[in-house]
Amino acid sequence: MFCWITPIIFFDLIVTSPPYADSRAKTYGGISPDEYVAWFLPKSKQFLRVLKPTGTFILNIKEKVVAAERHTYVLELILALREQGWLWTEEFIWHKRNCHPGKWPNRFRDAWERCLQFNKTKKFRMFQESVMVPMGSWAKTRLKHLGKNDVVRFDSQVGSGFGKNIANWVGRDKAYPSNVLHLATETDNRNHSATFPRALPEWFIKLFTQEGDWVLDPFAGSGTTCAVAQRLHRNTVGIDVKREYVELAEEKTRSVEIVLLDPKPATNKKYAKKQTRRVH
Amino acid sequence: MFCWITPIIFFDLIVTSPPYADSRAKTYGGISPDEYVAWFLPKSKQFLRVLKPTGTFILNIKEKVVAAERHTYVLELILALREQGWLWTEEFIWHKRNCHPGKWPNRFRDAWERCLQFNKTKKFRMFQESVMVPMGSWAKTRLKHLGKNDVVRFDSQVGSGFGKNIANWVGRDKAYPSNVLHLATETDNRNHSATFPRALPEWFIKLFTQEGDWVLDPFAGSGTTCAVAQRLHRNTVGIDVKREYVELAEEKTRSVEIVLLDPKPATNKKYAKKQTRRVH
DNA sequence: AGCTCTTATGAATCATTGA
DNA sequence: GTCAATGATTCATAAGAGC
Repeated sequence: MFCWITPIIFFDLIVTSPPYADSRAKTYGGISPDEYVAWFLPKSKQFLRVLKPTGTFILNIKEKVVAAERHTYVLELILALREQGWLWTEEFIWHKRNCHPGKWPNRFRDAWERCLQFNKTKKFRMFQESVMVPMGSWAKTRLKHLGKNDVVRFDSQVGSGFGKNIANWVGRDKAYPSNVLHLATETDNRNHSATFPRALPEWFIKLFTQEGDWVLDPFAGSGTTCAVAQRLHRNTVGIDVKREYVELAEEKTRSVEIVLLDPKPATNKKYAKKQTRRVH
Repeated sequence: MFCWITPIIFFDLIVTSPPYADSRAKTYGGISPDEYVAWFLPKSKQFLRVLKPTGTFILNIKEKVVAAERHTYVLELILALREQGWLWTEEFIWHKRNCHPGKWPNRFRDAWERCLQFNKTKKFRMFQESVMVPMGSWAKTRLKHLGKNDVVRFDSQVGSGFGKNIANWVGRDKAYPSNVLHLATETDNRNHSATFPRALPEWFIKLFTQEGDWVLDPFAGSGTTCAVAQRLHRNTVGIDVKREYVELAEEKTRSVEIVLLDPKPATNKKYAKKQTRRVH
């Protein structure tokens, strides 16, 4: 049931939601905010190694409030990752529509998280058509009623710019999204503490990979990313230090390779050799 | 018409949208991204001086793309402002629903900007009730004009998720805000290039000040902040280096004190003494 | 007045061209 | 070669016109 694997450079996408600082203390040991960057960098160094040159690394994270202030470890992590060789390509905003309720004297509900995009090179793969959203009805209506007037206008307004647009929109019912994602959190994560909606990894998997590509979630948790990737016909590898999560993930997935790291391994710095467990 | 003023510590709120790096080059000289922090810090040092201990400083800013990467000057600015003594209390997201169009091979449209909240102490003034009523005039307007088409349109936009909120607001007096603001940019047709929607400063003015309080916009531009503050019965001071903007702001406001700095002053580091122009 | 339809345009970004 | 200027791309909104 246990075997050795030697990772090679083959991942097209790494998408993960690592434990946030001081949160999930009981499961991950509770990394303090001040130590977070130092804790993360050795791991991201390995991500850099196993990611294809055209691949993408998506990091879902949000800084917590410490002493009434937003802590700066995420900012420092971004700067440190650039030092490590990553390109900070983009920052997507995940707007949580149904964020945690509550009221505080000098703070509102936190309704967003960062989805940081890092790349190895400027020429990374991206499949924008895969995540197009339905267009606003104004355009649909416009196109539906696109009669002689519009055609005439287009013909008469050569070079005006707007007529040209109409022409481009004909037969199109979808538009490209922006870098703000509106997704609701899910509550059906039974035992895993992090609420990671399926739609979030799904969006990035569709955007940055094709069928048959390889997707890695190095903080697999309950295996949401792996399950979603599998459903989208991508190959996946999930890693987690907690056996419970691996077993939880087994229920969700079939034939997914779940790597179980020894929580306190003597030689875990040797990434090429580690204790693994093959499921099924 | 010109006079000397000696600023004292009396501002309850500083809310501003400074020129972004490399933008508004023709009007502000186009600060390069690499120089931005050094350019900003002397100014924020004065903000720190003239802000009440219980006051708030709101900074609307967004980093630009340089060489296919997000530039890090905003991150560095946050860290530098903390070094200067500011508390980084919160980061609000301004979601621009009508962001600039365009399509690029490996990037989506940029639909959000940062509204960074800084304070001098943990005990700052905040009036949450003021923004709990229909979330500002933008929501009122939307609800007022909410016809059948709007409902259909918003419901049909899968990617936005905005329709649900709209529907929830109908018939409800109060909505609990989060730290994500949904505001559209305004086209003012004026000469000022930055589109700073009135609802943005309005929201923060309501949240952090009461009637009679003092509001400062050190990059006043066309004076939107001052005009809004005035309408809300707050005292305002606007500062800008461009005389045209001061004159533009005069049309918008009455009895607002607009400070016109010499564009290339010999002793502009002496903040306490500067050439000013009193309007009316 | 309320609804539909029309139109301009915005802190954008990238590839290309020209100095 | 490096840097600056130009063109192409494209969607949500407000304001205005028309019924």
